[in-house]
Amino acid sequence: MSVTIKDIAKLAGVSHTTVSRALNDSPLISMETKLRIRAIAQELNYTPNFSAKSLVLDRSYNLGLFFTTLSEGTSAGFFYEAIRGVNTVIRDRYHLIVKGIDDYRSFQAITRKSFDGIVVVSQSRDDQPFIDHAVAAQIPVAVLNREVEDKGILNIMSDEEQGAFQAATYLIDQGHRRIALIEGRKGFKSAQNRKEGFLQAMRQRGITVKNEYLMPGMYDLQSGFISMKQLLELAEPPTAVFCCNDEMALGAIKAITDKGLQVPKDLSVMGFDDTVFSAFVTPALTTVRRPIELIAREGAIRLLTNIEQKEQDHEPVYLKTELIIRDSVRKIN
Amino acid sequence: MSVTIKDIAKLAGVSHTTVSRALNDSPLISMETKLRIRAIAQELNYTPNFSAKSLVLDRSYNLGLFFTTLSEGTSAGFFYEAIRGVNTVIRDRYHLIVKGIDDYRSFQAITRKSFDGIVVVSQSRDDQPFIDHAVAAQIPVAVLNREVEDKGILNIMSDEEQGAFQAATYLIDQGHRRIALIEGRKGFKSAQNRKEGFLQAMRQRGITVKNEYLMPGMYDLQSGFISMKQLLELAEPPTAVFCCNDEMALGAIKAITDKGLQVPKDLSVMGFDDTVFSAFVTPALTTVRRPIELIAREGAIRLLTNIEQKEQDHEPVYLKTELIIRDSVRKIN
DNA sequence: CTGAAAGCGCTAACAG
DNA sequence: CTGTTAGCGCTTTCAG
Repeated sequence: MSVTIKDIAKLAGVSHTTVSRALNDSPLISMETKLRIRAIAQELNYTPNFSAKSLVLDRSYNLGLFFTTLSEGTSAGFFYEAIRGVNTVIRDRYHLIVKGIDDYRSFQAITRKSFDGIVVVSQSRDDQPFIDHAVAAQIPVAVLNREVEDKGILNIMSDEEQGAFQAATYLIDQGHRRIALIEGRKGFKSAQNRKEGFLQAMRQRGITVKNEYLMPGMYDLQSGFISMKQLLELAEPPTAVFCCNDEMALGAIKAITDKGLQVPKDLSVMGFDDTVFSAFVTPALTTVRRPIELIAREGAIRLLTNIEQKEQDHEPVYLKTELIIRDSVRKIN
Repeated sequence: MSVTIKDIAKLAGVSHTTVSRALNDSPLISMETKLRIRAIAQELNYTPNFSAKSLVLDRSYNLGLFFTTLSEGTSAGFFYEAIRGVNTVIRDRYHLIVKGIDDYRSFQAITRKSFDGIVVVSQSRDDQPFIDHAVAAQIPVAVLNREVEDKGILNIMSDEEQGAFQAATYLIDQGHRRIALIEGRKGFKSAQNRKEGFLQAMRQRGITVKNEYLMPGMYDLQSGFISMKQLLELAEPPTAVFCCNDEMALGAIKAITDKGLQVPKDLSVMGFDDTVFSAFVTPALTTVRRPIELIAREGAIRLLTNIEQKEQDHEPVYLKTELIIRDSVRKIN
């Protein structure tokens, strides 16, 4: 089988304890023997058995990255950036385990023994039972992207309400008054926040939003397309539409051009997220950037210090969104 | 601490050995005691300690999913589909560990002890040392997406050459003769295959491709944009462009419209991959679908039977690509 | 059908 | 500074 510390011990003429200590750089061992033992380990191509370490140290070297779901409602870009963000900080220090919360029928297997820490990229308040379970199981948790009531757990997100407020204000500043909203997926907190920011901007500027301008959406292309189509059939269609994410904005643009109209000449469209392709579609999308990768990185960093130093500093962190002005909105008189 | 089989044993008045057997459904135990023990386990909310199991069973319950890189050159959609594909088959039977090969400076830690199996989504022949290492370490491996010489290891991919051939043939059938190519990222086998399929179609139809029609690319939007810009400055620009992936095709379309021209009226564009947004951009992209999710699923299934039943059936599998006709190519006389 | 004992590879008192 | 011993939680002979 593979080589163990006992093999090394035999060759070095010491006890396996000494080998263990030498390899873990214990101050109890003389430099001389340390070097000798390490040389032998190197030679034999020794790799520690992590199962054994885990068993005795009570650490798994696993870091969980959980999404609400891997099946639907999670955009590919979002997913990608989150994984990248976390991965750049853990590199090969931990195993990054990616899962959908809905992969589990029972959370029994989610224990402190199998996860040293968990990052939850939360898109829905349906995730709460999972988060509660993790906390109850004493696993250090960082919740990203969605605000969570429970004070005392790491919580990093972007200020989405402010982002939507920023977007809506921009549309108003461009002279628009008949502004429609295509909402995010029902039950997602982000959908609610964005809608709130939008409405707040309208209220602040004294603009009343007709009920028929408030359209449902699912965060996917399809739903943006369908809702836009309906808006176009209104007796008095809007002059601008704020879509709660970029994918729906693309769907909306498609619906508009299908009808023989042009963006932004006949109708202005805004998105939210600034996904990778948003800059390259035609017209390039005016949108709001949510710093997912940054959020993920920040969350991972804090979680690790938490795990490794047992710290407990837990103020919610809001990272700022940024207005990205491109070509899909035009100024009207 | 958490509950162990010994706790259960005590409560049930049996030895921990019996508990272990009962929980693992050993035929040596009477139905009666099995039921009794399981009830108690349930009651105590027992979860096995996987580190301990791993140590004695010599299995880690980890399945590695390795990409060439998580940093660049991997499109978000590709990534997403691959993870989904694998995840749907493993669910909670294994831990899915997602990593970039370039996260590792040394492959020392990649051992049979820490991975029961590895899926490599390979995009470059630079992955070969990693694959060789895994094979040498006796880890069951499935290589997806790229053909691999080593017979005897699982290998699933799409037939990209055929896909590109299909695409090019389609362009020719639509009457195009001045056809340009924007290539994929250098060093990626897929880039080579797609180019080959393209050239073969040209050869078969007796069309010579000017050197100035062969443009470099990096599989990202930027490079599609730049290369297209250059093509437009040619004395005799092409009437159609085949881009080696959809992202570059979007970049190309952007370059064309920036110049005041229209797709497909003035110039036809084809992509490759059929990423999620391809259907919704304007014009909707004519492209070739590569069944990544299917490939990933198929790879995972075969890998698992391999792990669990020690089978050894290893013919390379090619899954068919599909021509997706939309609106970005027009017929010319 | 059940139990006693050994051991997987490693770390951590405790004793020198 | 080094070694002896025990034990993490589990499975697996081997004996009843």
